[in-house]
Amino acid sequence: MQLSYTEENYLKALLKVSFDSGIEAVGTNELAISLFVKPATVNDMLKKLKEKGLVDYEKYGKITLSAEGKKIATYIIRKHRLWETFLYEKLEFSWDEVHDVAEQLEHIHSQKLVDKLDKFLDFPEFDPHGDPIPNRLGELKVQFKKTLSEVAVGGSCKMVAVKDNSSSFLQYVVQVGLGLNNEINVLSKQEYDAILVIEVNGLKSSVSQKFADNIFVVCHHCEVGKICPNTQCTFS
Amino acid sequence: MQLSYTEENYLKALLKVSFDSGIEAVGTNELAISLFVKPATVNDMLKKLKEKGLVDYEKYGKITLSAEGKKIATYIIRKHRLWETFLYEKLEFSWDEVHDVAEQLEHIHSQKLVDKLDKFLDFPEFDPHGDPIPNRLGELKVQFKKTLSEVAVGGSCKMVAVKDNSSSFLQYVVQVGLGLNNEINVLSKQEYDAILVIEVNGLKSSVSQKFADNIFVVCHHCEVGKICPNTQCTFS
DNA sequence: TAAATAAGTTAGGCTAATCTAACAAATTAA
DNA sequence: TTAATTTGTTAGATTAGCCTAACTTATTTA
Repeated sequence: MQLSYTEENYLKALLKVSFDSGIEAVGTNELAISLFVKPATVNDMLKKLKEKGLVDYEKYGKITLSAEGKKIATYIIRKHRLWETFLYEKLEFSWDEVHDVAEQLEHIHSQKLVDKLDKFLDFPEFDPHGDPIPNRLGELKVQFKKTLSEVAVGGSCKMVAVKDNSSSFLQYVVQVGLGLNNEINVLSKQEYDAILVIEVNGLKSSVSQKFADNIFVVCHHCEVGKICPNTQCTFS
Repeated sequence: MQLSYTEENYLKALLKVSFDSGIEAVGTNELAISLFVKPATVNDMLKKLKEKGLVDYEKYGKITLSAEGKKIATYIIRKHRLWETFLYEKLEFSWDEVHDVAEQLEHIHSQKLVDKLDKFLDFPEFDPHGDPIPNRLGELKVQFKKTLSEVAVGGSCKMVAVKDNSSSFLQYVVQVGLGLNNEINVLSKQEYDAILVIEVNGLKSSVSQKFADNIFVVCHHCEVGKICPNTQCTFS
C-alpha cells in the first residue's frame, strides 16, 4: 500500500502518542496537537485511514492502530532511526541536528534502500538518542528504563536515552555535560519545585523537573531486555 | 525560497529538456511530455513560477529559466547526482537502480546534508552514469563528448556517459558488456537501418541507432574541459 | 496565401489536505 | 443530576496540482 507523506505522519503520530502516554487508545484532540493541525482535520483523515483498514475507530470513540497500521508506523520509525544513525555516525551531524532531517528522509519509499542502509550501518540496535531501532521484522530491543526524576536522592544511574528529541533540549543536555551512557549522581532534590542537583563527570548542575522527566536512565544492574536482578530496582 | 516537490520538478525538467535539446527555450507541450502531465497543467504552473521569478515567460512565447530558477534547478541536479553516487558507491546499488531512489532523495531540504554528503563521498565530479556533478557553486566539469552513433566506421572511442538513465536501457548496456570508461570499436554500420556492430572487450554485438544515440563517448585525445588536440576529432 | 496542423490557453471541475464556525456527545464538577 | 467544560463531528470554504473540453494563436504545407 503506497501511502502519502501525510498519511504516514498520522500513523507515526498515533504510535508515538500512544507510546508516550502509555495508553494505546488515542483521542482526536491529542492527535491534532501532536500533528499541529485542527481536530476537524484529524477527523477527516481518520475516516480515510479507517477506510484503508489502518486504524480501528468508531464515532466518538478512541483511536487505535490496526495490526497493519502498526506495522507501517513501526517501519517509518525504523527508517527514521536508521537515518538518524546514518547522519550521526557517517556524516558527523551532532545529535541535536539529526531529527529534523530524518523527518524528511523517513518518507523515502524503497525497501532496498532501507535494507542496504541497515547493513551499511552494521545493523544498529539504538539510534543517537538511545531509542531502539526496529529490525526488518519490526522487533526492537526493550529497555527497562525510568526517568531521572524517579531516581531517589543519593542514588546513581546511567543515562540511556532522551525522551525529547528537539534540538533545544538536546543542546541543553550537552551543556550540562551529559551524553548517552554517562553516570549521573543525584545529590539533592528541592522539596518545593523538585529542582535536582546532579553530578556528571565531576560537574554539578541544577536541573528542573521538566528536564529530569526527559532523561531516561537505568540502574547499574539493569540489562537490556531482561528483568533486573537488583531487588532495589523499581523497574519492571 | 522553499519550493514544493512539484515546483522543484518543473524547474529540473526545464533544465533537463533545454539541455537535452540543446536549445534554451522550451515549449509548453515539450515540458508536459517530459513531466507526464497535460499542457494545461504546465500552463497553470508556469504562471506560478513566473510569479515567483523563477522562469521568464510570456503568453504564447517560449519558456526559459531565470538566473534564480537555473540556480535552483542546478542544485537539485547536484543533489540527485550526489545521492546516485552515494547509493552506488556506499550502498552497493547497481547503476540501473540508483535513478528512481535519487528522484525522491533529491527533494530533501538540508544544505548541511548536501555538503556533508559531498564531503563523505570525497567531492565526486561524476555520477555513476558519467554525468557531471555541480559543485557547491553550481559549477560542473564539461566534457566534449559525442554519441556512439556519430563515430565513424572503423573508429574507436571510450564510453564516458549514458544519455538515458532508465533501468531498462542500463541493463541492456550491461548485457552488451559495456560500462563506463570501456573501449568501443565500431566495426561496421548498416546503410539501411544504421545498425552498428561494435566490439567491447573482445565481445561483438549488434546495436540499434537508438541504442547508439544514448551512449556518450570521447575520442582518445579528448580531455575533460579542454579543446581536443586531435585535429581528426569532430568535438568542439 | 489559405487551409490544415500543431502548439498553447482558458474555463470549469476534481481530489487531498487543510481551515473556521457551528453543533453534538461525553465527561467532570458543583 | 443538572450544568459547565471538554472533546469530537459536520458543513462549507480554500489551495495546490491535476484533469477535459473548447478555444485561440502560431506554424507548416499544399
